[in-house]
Amino acid sequence: MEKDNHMGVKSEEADAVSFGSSNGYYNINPLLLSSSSAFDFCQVEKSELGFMELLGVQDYCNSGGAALLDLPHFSKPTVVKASCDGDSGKECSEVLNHQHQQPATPNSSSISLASSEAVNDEHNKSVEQGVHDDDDDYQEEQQQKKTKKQLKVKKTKQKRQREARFAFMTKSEVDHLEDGYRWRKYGQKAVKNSPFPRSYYRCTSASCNVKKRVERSFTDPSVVVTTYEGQHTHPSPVMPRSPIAGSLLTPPPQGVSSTNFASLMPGNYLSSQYHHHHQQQLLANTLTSFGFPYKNTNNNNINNASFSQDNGLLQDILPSNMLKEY
DNA sequence: CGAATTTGACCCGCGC
DNA sequence: GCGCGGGTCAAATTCG
Repeated sequence: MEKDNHMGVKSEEADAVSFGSSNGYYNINPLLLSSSSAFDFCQVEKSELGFMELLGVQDYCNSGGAALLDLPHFSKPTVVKASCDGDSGKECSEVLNHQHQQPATPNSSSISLASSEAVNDEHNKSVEQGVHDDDDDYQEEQQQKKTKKQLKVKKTKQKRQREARFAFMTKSEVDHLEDGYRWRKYGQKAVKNSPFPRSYYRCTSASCNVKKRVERSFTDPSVVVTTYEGQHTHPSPVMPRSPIAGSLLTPPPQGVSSTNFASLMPGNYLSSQYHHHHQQQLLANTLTSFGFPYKNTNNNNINNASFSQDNGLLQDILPSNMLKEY
């Protein structure tokens, strides 16, 4: 199956990167939102960026919003949502500043939350008990398995506790969107009140503990919610299908398409070359409104000066050319 | 044949 | 304590 550039994605993942022009990539600026920090429909600000139109800002959860982007080239509007998990979601900027330093325990009501992260003590107990309990061979085996599992879980949770999340809503027919990284699916769960399952992915890179969850909105089945957790510790191993796509067809520096999240997702090392000053300003405003620290490449430190130092999640969301000089 | 996915089981926290 | 929902594991299976 080939690309269906004008009709959006078809079905397979292969098409995930074909949502757009002949080169397959349109990076959608998910951040062309009004500078409002409250994400209500009433605060929609329409804006056009030539290739797309911001349709609206969608309330997503307390700590985030979504931009509805209409891509004229596509049969479907594309929704991109940028949000962050935060303590309460009330003060996004505050949350993100925390996140920046030490990502707060996520608490995103819409995307689910990392609710079981600070449970290491309990895990330790369980592990110890599990090790010493049984005489039966089978049970021993099972306990050993459990022990191993719990140890892993413990490790996982120790790390997870510090990892921030970043979620996007994307209008796509494809669930698992190509983002430049390689992922291994490690689980799938049915979502309550939703006919669509949630899939769990982990970055395949050995030392990288980034995870992502992908689920389809039951209220709008065309919307895919992708939640990233953690940050990549390595460059993207998978370049866009078209090497030039990311650079030539990605208008906004903050852009990401429904099919190419690379420049938005945490740990992104891909870069796009497109840069417009006003867009940067928009981005800055938007990021700021989201509470994202943003450092302009034109030496405009719009927000957090530590942005360039720290590897906060949002830092990675921006293309590298937004973080460095070009 | 190795890598990736599927899927049932398991664990945990939380609410009742 | 129990049930539920979210998250993870890992054996089995499928895929390339």
